[in-house]
Amino acid sequence: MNIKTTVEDPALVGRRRAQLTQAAIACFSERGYHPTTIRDVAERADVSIGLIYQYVGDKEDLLFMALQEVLDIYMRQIPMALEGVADPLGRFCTAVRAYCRVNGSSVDATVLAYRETKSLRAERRAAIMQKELDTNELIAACVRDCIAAQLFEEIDVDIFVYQIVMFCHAWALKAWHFAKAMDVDTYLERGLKLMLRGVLTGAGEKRMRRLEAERVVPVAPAAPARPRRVSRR
Amino acid sequence: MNIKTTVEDPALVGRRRAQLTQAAIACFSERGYHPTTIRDVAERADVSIGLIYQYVGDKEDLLFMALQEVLDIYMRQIPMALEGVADPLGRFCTAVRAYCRVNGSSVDATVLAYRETKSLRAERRAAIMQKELDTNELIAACVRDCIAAQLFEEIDVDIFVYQIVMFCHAWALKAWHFAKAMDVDTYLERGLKLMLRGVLTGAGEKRMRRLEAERVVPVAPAAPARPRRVSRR
Amino acid sequence: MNIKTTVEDPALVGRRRAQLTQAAIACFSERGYHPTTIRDVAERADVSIGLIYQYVGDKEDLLFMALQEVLDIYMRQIPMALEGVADPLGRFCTAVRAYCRVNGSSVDATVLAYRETKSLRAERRAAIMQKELDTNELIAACVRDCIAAQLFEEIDVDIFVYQIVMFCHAWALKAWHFAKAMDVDTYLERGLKLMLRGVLTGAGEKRMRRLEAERVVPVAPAAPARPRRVSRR
Amino acid sequence: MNIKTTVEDPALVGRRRAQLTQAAIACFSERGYHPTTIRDVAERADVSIGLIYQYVGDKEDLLFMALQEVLDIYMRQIPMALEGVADPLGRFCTAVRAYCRVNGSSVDATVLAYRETKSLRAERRAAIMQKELDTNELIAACVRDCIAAQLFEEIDVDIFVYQIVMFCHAWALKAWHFAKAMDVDTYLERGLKLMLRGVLTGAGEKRMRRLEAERVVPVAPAAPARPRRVSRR
DNA sequence: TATGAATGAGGTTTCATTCAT
DNA sequence: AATGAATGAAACCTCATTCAT
Repeated sequence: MNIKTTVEDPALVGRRRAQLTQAAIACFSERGYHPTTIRDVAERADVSIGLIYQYVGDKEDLLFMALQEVLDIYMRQIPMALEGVADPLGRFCTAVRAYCRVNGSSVDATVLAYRETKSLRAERRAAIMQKELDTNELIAACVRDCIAAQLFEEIDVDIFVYQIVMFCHAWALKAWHFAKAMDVDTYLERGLKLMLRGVLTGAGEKRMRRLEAERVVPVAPAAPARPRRVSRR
Repeated sequence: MNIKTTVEDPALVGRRRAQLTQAAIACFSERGYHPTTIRDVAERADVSIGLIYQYVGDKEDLLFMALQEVLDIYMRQIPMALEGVADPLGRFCTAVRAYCRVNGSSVDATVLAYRETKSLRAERRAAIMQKELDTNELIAACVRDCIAAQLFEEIDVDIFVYQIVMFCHAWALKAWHFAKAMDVDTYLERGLKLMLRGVLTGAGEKRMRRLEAERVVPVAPAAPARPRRVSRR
Repeated sequence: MNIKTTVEDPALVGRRRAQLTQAAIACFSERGYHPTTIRDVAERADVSIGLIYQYVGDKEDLLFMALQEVLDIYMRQIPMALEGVADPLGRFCTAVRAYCRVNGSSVDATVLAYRETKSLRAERRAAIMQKELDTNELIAACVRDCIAAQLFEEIDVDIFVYQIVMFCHAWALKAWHFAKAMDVDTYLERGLKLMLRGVLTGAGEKRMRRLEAERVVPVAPAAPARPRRVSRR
Repeated sequence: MNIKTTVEDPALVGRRRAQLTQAAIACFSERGYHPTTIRDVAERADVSIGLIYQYVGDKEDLLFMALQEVLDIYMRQIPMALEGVADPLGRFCTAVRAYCRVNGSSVDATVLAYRETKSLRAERRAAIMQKELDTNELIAACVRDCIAAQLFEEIDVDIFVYQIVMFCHAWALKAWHFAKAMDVDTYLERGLKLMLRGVLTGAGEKRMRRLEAERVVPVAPAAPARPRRVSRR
């Protein structure tokens, strides 16, 4: 499952792999895994074809690296966004917002994960799926905290979390539909409102209103803070 | 955009294309569009390679036909399920159930649509997307009826409909996760409950309870009505 | 171990394979197995590259077919030459002459067998070796008959046969040395004389002289009769 | 025809080349010249890839060095074995035994020479062939001495010498056949007996019997004297 | 209308060789 | 003198498409 390399310096391997991964994400997102040629990736990464095979065993390794990176972004962004947020409901909303914005800033990458995970051999596909579950767990924890704090009703956590995740992914998957009518943040707030309505307790609603009020100011500075990145070449 | 054929008898063209479409859906679902060869499809359809090119211009035509058929199933099944159902809330639930069950019985086909729509050239991709919107409209109409009947709050219809659609697709897209914990119907009822909670008015809730009570018996005969089909070889 | 084909008509398969085999023998003899490209073989056989892969699984199959054909020539020529020859000593000499002349007329093919048998995977290499042993057996039988008829001493048949075989192969393997000093027939008669001297009994020598006398005339017509074949393009 | 180097110290060049030659013989014997990569040789010699190109112009140089070394072994071993042997017939037998044992102890190397001499460009191939002729001359001299001493009949020296050489090579080339039935020494003595029978005069036979008698004891110490070397990694 | 043999462009991968360090 | 990362030409093989039968 580990990727073959003929290069000995681990730091160099890390650097080159990151470079190749970015190129792979860009190419595969653009045209899909199969239509993309190794030459495409080499050109995008501005290296020779031969170099690729010194850091990677075969083309599928590039896909695996690309998908891992795409999923890893969530695992990096969500905890980062949660730092310093204490209130359970606040944490929940923050996590969902972070999740959705990662999607918003890397639509292609999310679509890539949906399109090409199946192009991996079983063992690796399982690793990617596990990563998705790990990410979900970040949100699930927030949900459970809200339930424990009696801000949420006693709902089915697993289904609710996937409902949220699918809602976030939908922004990317149906960008062709939504992006012409609104921006991510509008989409996010409308959806959040809809989904929360079904789960908030009375106490939850009250807490929500207070959080909304507090958010009035920080909303502006918060926006630029969000880290537009990911599927950039 | 129309598909090329060298055969003159339209009935024959229809029959052969249906045959090829079924084979294409099966093959593409199994291995993906690009890895599938024309030979694979020919063997699955039990015809010669040459024959395919008498009913189809190129490989992409097969994909287009396959995806059209997958989306058409919804357009056939939902209206069929709605026949004879009058109550707005009943119609809504019926539509959602039909939608979700189509997914349940053709997981591979749904996944195929997600994976390979992008493999079509722009013009055809747009046609597929339009079909998806047309299908959504079937559900949106029910939602609007419920709002008009004051059974639903004044919610954002577009987002709510997509939330439902994504919920249904999630069963197929995340089958690797859900299918080991429950069956479609359990998934459906739990999700429906969760989503309805956020939108039902007081009147809506009352109506819902009545419908639930009535459904106790019909649940059994309802089952055989659902049309297991699609991604069969 | 059997060779893959996608073509259904067995007669066609036979014809095409024969054609490819001839081309392969010519190419591999000329430049060796590895330096020869599939394109070389395709051009020599005057077919497309793709066609080759409809009759053959991979490049090694071509080598296998080529080596089999080279060895098969002995199995065809020796029995043909022996037809109608009754005297044991006469049969022995005839067999050796046939063997040596096959070598003489397909020097490249013999060298090919020495160079490239090891390029086959174990299983197939074993099949080629077995074919060599089968051919040796044709000569060994003659030797045993001579011993039984008390024309040969009670010698070590296995070593003697291989001595003869190596002597014949030597004409091909050391053509760069011998061919500038004599022709096959001279080489053959001198070597035969030398080798026979060590094994003939008194009776054997007498019989030999008689056969020599009889051969005086037929020697000329015999020569044109030899069947130049094999490594022709 | 001389091999390129960028290194100035001739002693170092000699040492490194010997090291590379041993590695090359080992690798090429094992897998053949073309399938062996420079990396294989570098690893076997425990040096870097770059170093090889400081002592060698290209891959073919390695093959040339390897083949030269293989042939040189004969030129070293035969004279060494002949030292102190005076009797012409004794010298002949000693030379043949030395030749055959070199084969026996480096089967792979002999096979290598047969397989890959043709992979050299013409000029170098000629040099290798000349080396073979030089070696043959060592045996030819013994044969001529035997004839002069009237121990051998007036035979065709050239053909007889090649018959012996081929017999010795056969042990290596047909090791798959002989090695399972006997050891080199058995093979050697049986073959020698067969070949001598055809060439010994009456005086030669008598002399042979005397030598045989004398050899009874020395046979044991003779064995450890033979120089197992060559195709070792 | 149906077949399937034939084509050849193009993709992935290997590896001899170079050259900056 | 020694290293090994980088290069890119070239090889094998696949497969969409054509076309004679």
